[in-house]
Amino acid sequence: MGDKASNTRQRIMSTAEKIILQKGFAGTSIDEVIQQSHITKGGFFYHFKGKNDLALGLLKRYLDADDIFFNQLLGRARELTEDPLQQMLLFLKLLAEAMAELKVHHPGCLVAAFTYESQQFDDDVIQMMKDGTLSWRQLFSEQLCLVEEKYQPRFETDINDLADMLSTCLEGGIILSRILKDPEALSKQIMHYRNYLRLLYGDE
Amino acid sequence: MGDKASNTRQRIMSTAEKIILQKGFAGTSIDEVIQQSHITKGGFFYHFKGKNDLALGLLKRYLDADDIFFNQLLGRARELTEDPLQQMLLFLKLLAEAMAELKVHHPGCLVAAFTYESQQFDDDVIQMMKDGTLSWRQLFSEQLCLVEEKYQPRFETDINDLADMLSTCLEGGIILSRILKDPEALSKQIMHYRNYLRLLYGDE
DNA sequence: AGAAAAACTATACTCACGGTACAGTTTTTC
DNA sequence: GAAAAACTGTACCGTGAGTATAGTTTTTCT
Repeated sequence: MGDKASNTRQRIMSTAEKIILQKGFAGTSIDEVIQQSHITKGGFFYHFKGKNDLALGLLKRYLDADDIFFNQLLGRARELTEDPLQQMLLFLKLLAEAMAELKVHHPGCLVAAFTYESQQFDDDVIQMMKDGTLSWRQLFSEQLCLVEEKYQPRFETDINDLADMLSTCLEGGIILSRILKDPEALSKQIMHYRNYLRLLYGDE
Repeated sequence: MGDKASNTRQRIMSTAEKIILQKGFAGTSIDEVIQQSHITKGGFFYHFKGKNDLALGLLKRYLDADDIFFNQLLGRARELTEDPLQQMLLFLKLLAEAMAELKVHHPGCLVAAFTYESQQFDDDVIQMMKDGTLSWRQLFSEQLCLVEEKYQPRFETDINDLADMLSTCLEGGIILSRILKDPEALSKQIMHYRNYLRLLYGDE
């Protein structure tokens, strides 16, 4: 695929994602997407087999970008300190700051959006949502394992559940942030998760 | 409105809610709702002015039921112990247990479902979502205030944000639970929130 | 420069859905 | 037993999603 095609494809996806996060997947018409993408219907179907294929493409792109984003922040945190707990706390701080910088509320998570419309999608989309969520768990879990090698938690906890709690706070925080129209709500929730880890592993 | 009319209205709403939580609001057709409700189109429009009116009715019913549910659990917790912190912890335990009893995953939250389709709705629906969320905050916040009268938190925290964190864990936990197809995920997240409160206010 | 492949445009068609209208029928209520 | 409430049945309309396909422009490669 050449540069032009790739650009067009990206443009379509960006437009679609924006609309879908506001109107839902079923509520988003292809007509609207192509109008705002300055492309014709034929052009759209040249790039995507149909709506489900678009969903698959969007999800893949979203998960890849998210993966890069999280890894960047975690990488930065690891550069700045040696201690695994401090790394995790710093990562969460960076994450909260990044979320706070969005002056409007967070645009929304595609995975969450699709969850409440799950019957609209083929199995491959559903599977990709699950895999994506598990890869977040994996990423956070690894860091928490390093923490537990050094620090004793005050409660016995399953590391996976604790890792999942960050995803939970993100998904829940985004929703809260949107409902209340409060851009800060999300980062505040992340900071609460951070506090929890501090209390759980800290020696204060 | 007589008994029969009320029954029919409830039946329509129950059917609609079930479908909407699986397919989204825009993805749910009135035709499908009326078929599964064993009613005709005329009958549907006798009860609801249109789709937005249905959304409004569903949301009101959902929020009312939720309010009763939370208040019942909190009431039970208050009967069983005097201490505000213990009451809150017990409430969360009861809540987690109630969520665990759903052997299939949680059916989903209408507020969250509508959040990712917010542009489909009139302002009155959006407002009701916000009011509902704020009433959850109010309920949890009140109890946390009682806790703070007696216990000193280890971190300075805004009570409202901490109250919101329960909503966050619920919304996020439901999503997680659905994606992973793990009915236990939600109650585990609630228990983590509970642990956070224990560490924050506890004297261990 | 020119052929082949890629990246589109233009158009037309079908069908489902939301919503309306309304006349007739059953059921409840008083 | 009359009036009001709670429907059924049917027919209709405009919109738009999704599909298909033939034709045209642009890029790529040699």
